[in-house]
Amino acid sequence: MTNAEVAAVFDQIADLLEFRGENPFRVRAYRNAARTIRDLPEAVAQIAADPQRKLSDLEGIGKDLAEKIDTLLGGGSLPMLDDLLREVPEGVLAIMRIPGLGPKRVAALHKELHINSLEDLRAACQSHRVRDLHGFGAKSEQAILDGLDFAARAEERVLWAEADQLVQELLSHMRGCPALAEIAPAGSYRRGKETVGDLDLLAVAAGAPACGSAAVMDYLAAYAGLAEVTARGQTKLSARLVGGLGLDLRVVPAESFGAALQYFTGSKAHNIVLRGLAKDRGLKINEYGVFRGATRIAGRTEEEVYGTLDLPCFPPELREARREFEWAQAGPLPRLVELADLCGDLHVHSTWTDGLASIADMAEAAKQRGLRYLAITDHSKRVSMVNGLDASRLREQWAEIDRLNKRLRGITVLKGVEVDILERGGLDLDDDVLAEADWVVASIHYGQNQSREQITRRAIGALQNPHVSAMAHPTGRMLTKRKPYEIDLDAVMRAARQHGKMLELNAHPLRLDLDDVACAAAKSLGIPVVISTDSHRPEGLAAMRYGVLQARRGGLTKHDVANTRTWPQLKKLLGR
DNA sequence: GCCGTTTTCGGCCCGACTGTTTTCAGTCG
Repeated sequence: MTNAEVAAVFDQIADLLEFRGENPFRVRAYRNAARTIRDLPEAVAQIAADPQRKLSDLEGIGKDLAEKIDTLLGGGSLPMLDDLLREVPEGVLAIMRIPGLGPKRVAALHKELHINSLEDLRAACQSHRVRDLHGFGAKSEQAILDGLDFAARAEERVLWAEADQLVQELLSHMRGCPALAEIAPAGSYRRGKETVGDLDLLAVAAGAPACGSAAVMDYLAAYAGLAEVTARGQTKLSARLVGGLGLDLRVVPAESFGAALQYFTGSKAHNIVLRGLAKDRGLKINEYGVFRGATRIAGRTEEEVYGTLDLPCFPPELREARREFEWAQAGPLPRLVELADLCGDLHVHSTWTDGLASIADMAEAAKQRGLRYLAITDHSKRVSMVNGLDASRLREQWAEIDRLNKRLRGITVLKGVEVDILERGGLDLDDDVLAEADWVVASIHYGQNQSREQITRRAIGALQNPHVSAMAHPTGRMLTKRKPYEIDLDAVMRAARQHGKMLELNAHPLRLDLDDVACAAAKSLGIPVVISTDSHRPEGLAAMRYGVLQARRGGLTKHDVANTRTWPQLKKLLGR
């Protein structure tokens, strides 16, 4: 059983317990455990199998949950989960995902009106049976119907790159507001999560607080990209953008801006830890500041807020309550990799296969971006749809690269290839031609539906080849579109370490695999990560920033990312 | 359900907004 599967069981238990109205802290314990296991840099099964180690040493895992993990790993079922599933009708969990319906109200709907599914709920609202329930009314009924429609149509998150576009447009609109003194995005967008579920904006109004904040909200409400305002109070406005994405705006006093930014950036888990630490010191942190008794002692900036607890101002990408507090305690935080640290791009395509620009144009664009080397890695022949290269065409391409390098200044084009890992195992090109390449990435495009064993064996086989430099997009996922293929990434990483190979973090906004957790795992194993754009046109090179953001979330420093080195240094790292 | 040199019991982050309430519960982030 994989970490994700164990975590999913605990999350499901948390949902079910919540519906039953159990102690909320017990519910949280299951959610924390799910998060811990999902974020683990190695397989939980490996820890369980190691007699030297104990599952209960993991954060948030005690005796009870350790036993449950053992049961799950042993292939057993959890009697507790079976009981819960028997007791809680299938379908009520879906109801709890409708905005405004939590465990209490869903339980009331279930108990009083025998509502067990989204269909039941719609019918009950339409026949006005819901409004007669205690605690419900006509407005609740309508809100539920709206929520049902919305749940059917949306629910999905948007890519960080798309969110970035929306945020930039919103900020540019808001900067025209005369009543605005300051504005900043917060939430998962600011933390750089690969997908974003809603947008959070934080503002300070100029002038008198009360009328200022009303003016700021009015200005946002007039934004053309806004579909509807769903809630509005003195300091907070909630809305939905035309595309369906939710948006929250909070207006705070200037002296609270840092505290509010810290608070609304989250993550929730990070904030819970932070407030716990504050409490230990007799302090209270809320979105208005840090308080000792009734006295505010910090709040203008985030540095100030963290400073009251002798903590560094964590980069937002690290605020997930994983290792950051531990790191801060041990000394200075790692200096995370930055876009400017990157010296080269090691996965791009050209018109030789499915790229849209010549090698020369790609090289020029890379140079403009300040890169010093660029590996052309067109597809191998198995990818026939895009006219993938056989050995002879590949050598022709490399001859062109040799000629090009003679006249290029300031950038070196590397002779590379993206060789396919074949369905039956083995690589799509022979060793003799691979041996002539500067840089070889191996990747899986076909046979993605194979079993975990098959795919993992193929990947490990590729990493055993002496000419392969790195494995590209190691999970094959397409965010919001396609699940990763079944691959034992732990086994792949162990193989990469054993054979001295690198792993790619594909910077394309749809891919971004390795994900942050996998990046952290690679780091802990000492496997160099290569951030590459996989771009098919000059503008695609701009995707590097998305990859850097993901790497930062994984805690990677310049040292952990191979292509922050010069090409000669990188070659040395490869043992060539 | 977890956790702990102030604790093995009694804590576990904190406030805004809504709707249905006559003072607050539920939900959300």
